[in-house]
Amino acid sequence: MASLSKADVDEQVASLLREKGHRYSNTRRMLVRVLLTAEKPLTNNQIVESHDSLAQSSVYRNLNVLEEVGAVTRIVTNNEFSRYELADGLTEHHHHIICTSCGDITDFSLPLTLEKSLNQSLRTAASKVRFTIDQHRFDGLGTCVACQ
Amino acid sequence: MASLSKADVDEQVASLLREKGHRYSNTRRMLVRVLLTAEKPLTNNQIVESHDSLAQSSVYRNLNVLEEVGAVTRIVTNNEFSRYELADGLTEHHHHIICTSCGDITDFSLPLTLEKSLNQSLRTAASKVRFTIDQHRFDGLGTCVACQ
DNA sequence: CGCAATAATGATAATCATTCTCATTTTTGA
DNA sequence: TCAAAAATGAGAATGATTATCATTATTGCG
Repeated sequence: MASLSKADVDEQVASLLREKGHRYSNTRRMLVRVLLTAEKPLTNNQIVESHDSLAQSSVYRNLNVLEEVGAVTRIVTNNEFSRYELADGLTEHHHHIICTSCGDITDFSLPLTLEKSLNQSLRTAASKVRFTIDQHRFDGLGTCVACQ
Repeated sequence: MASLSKADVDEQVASLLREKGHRYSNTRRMLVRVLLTAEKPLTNNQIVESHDSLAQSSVYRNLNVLEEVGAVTRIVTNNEFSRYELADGLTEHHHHIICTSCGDITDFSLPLTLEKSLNQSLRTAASKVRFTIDQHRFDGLGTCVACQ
């Protein structure tokens, strides 16, 4: 789901962090690399296990920091584990098909015209109830091959 | 968000429960009544506090049962509280605008044509990765008036 | 009717993903 | 080179949700 090079992503993330007084530490670089390489959103544990120099508490803490500055998006489905992916702007805008049984997630995209209509409808509805919209999500919920 | 009468909903829920060997107990009737009356998805605590004869553990347990039989949908946003609403089929299909700050949720609907296009795109994508789709969700994420 | 058998209840204990704490280490900028 | 500020990591704490289990309600059958 990468649309920018590793270098571009690094630069963007570094700038997002610096704007809020954070540093782009080695741990954070590692998280970004893992998420950039992954072809689907990962749980904290999946990330921790991908490198043996990552402490669980640091991964949680840093994913939160990265989420705060807008570099990472957290996906919550059921009440098991959260999953994390690089935020819109660092990857191509996309949507998810989620297995409600095992939590596995696959990415997909909508035609641009559909995406635009959706945005328009959403913004109209939001203004009526005086919400400010930051992002949207469109998820298909179902069962993956392994679980059915 | 009601599209059926209380009596119709009761009948549907009773049948959904019976199909799986569950009873439509007083507690469950009460939950359905509260959700049917509510104009937005409610947290467990909001439901518990709405009647003083509802035990917290029973509400959690029964919302799970109602979710299993397809009468109630659980909405998870951040990692605070889950919220619950009557499932599609018992209410009109709709979507949510969610405040990422306080968790408050407002309902809205999409034009039918858009809804159909969405479904079609989703199903096409799902079949490629061999997922079976049960439902979809389209949520706007942002900030409500109170929180901005 | 009684009367098992099965399900539901509710108070409380247990679970477990996530967050917090804090002493130590690293980085920054003057 | 040196404080000040930030990050780290191991372990403790938190808190929404789930599990336990003795008690109570409901069902269906003879």
